[in-house]
Amino acid sequence: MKKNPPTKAASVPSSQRNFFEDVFDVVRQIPKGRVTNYGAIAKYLGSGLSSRMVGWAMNASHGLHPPIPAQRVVNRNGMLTGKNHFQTPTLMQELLEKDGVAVINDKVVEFTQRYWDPEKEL
DNA sequence: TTCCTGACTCCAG
DNA sequence: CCTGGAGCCAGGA
Repeated sequence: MKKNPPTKAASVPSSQRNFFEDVFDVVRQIPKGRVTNYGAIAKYLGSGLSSRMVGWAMNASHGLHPPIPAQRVVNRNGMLTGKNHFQTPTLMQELLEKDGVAVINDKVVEFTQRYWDPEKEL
């Protein structure tokens, strides 16, 4: 297996890139009009991942050319906890509404019906 | 090196 | 029912 090279030339270590790719791949597969939560993705990818790591990966999803629909990932309550990390605080809600998901008071309306479980659907 | 923080979640009071 | 603390993994100071 590869060991970490003496130089940190690579901006992103391969091990982490794999982790990001896994998270992004799941998020990209979230159907339009559906949402999921951090814990579900973490669990789907397997043990060793925690919900916070998913959010951490989302933070790195900005500026990627295949856009990551991070707005479809909310917390377990369906609340848009990450909206403040978007380009603008209102962008997350706007993107969700564009997907056909109603958002009121920073929460996804009918979150239970909108919920998409990668373990179940994928 | 240690300590703190975080786009979370669960359990206890 | 609502609030607070602990667990979780990784990165930054």
